[in-house]
Amino acid sequence: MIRVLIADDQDLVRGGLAALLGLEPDIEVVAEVARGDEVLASVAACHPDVVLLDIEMPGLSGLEVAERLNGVVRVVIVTTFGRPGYLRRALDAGAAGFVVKDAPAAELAAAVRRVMAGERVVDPKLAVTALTVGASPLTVRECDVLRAADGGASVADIARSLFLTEGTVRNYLSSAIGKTGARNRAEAVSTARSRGWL
Amino acid sequence: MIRVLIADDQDLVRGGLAALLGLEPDIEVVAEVARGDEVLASVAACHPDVVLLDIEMPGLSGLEVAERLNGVVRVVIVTTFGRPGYLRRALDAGAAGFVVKDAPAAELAAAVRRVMAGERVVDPKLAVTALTVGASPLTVRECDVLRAADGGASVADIARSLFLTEGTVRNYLSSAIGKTGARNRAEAVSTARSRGWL
DNA sequence: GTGACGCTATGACATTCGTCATCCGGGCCG
DNA sequence: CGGCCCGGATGACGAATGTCATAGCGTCAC
Repeated sequence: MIRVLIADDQDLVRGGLAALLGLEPDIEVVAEVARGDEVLASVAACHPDVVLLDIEMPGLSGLEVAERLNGVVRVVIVTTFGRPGYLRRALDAGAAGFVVKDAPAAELAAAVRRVMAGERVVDPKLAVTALTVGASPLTVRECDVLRAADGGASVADIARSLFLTEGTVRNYLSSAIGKTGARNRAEAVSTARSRGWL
Repeated sequence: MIRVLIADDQDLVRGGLAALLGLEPDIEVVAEVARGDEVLASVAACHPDVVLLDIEMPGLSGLEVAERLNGVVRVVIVTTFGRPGYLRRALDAGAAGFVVKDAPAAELAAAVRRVMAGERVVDPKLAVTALTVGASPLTVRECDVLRAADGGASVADIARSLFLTEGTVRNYLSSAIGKTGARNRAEAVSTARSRGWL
């Protein structure tokens, strides 16, 4: 019996995944949590063999949780977005598996079993794009500024929220725009996000 | 036995919902489709009593499908985003139910049963915000321009893609910015989107 | 210990954006 | 029939944005 913990902030999805895995004779869902910052306690309490983590959760992101869980249990990232940067960061964080939510439903149980057997499970197509796109060229601050720029904040807003000078913010934006190959701020945010660099 | 069809583009989620409903003794999932434009044919072939529709799907959006299905079968919109505008448009399109994906898993089966019994099922909290936020003040063209502006397109880009003059695009953007209470293009896109006006 | 690089900052400049006034033509409603 | 609003357009103006050169400071690697 493989003991599985599921972390996903959407109740319906989480329940669905649990129901799906519950159909498998050799898999048992021993816990469900809705927030990233609840995972560690639940792992300590329930001793699962495999942990399924969504990336976008309140509290802690699945990637951050994966880092903290590195070595403790096997982690499979289950995410909506097959972004190359996410895959890279997941592997860096010690995740054993990476499954996108538009993969065939049967693949999830298969991934759990293979991870349990000590294998690494990664969508091969995604692995290729992750390699071709490459690692993020953005510095920490450039990321910060791009994140702050999302939603249409002005330079002044960003400067205030990061305690920087407006000129400095403009510089970071300019260099981020250059590195992403974009032609303006919004495009830079959009492409950086789509590659999982934020 | 209530016959249900599920339309959602993410395999895992769709499979999960199917597994979840499959656990109910009085519900039978008779078909699953991944694209909006496959729903109508599948409905004709399988004669479901209730259709669950995700909004964001390739082909046709769940809202468009709901319109075309109005009067044929009972429709429940199942979506990630509890946006007021989505709810409004869903009801306008004749949907009988509106469930957000972070609702408790038990609620889905309950919603299916109540819709089957002829009731309307709507998250009451969401209904309130839908009323307070009000209908979209944006004209069709303003919506088009905002959609085209998403992702960081320049005025020139938008003008080309919509076959308009740059000046006209600027005017629409300006009025959309005014109506959304935003301070620039990106903010306008962001708030319009979050209210389900796009 | 000396580059290389990242973080912060300044100032100047050209370009793009957002706003406003104004215009025309076509529906639609009272 | 006469407003009134929407789609479309022009031109002008000020404000915000993006670019570039330059510079000081800290840290890390070689």
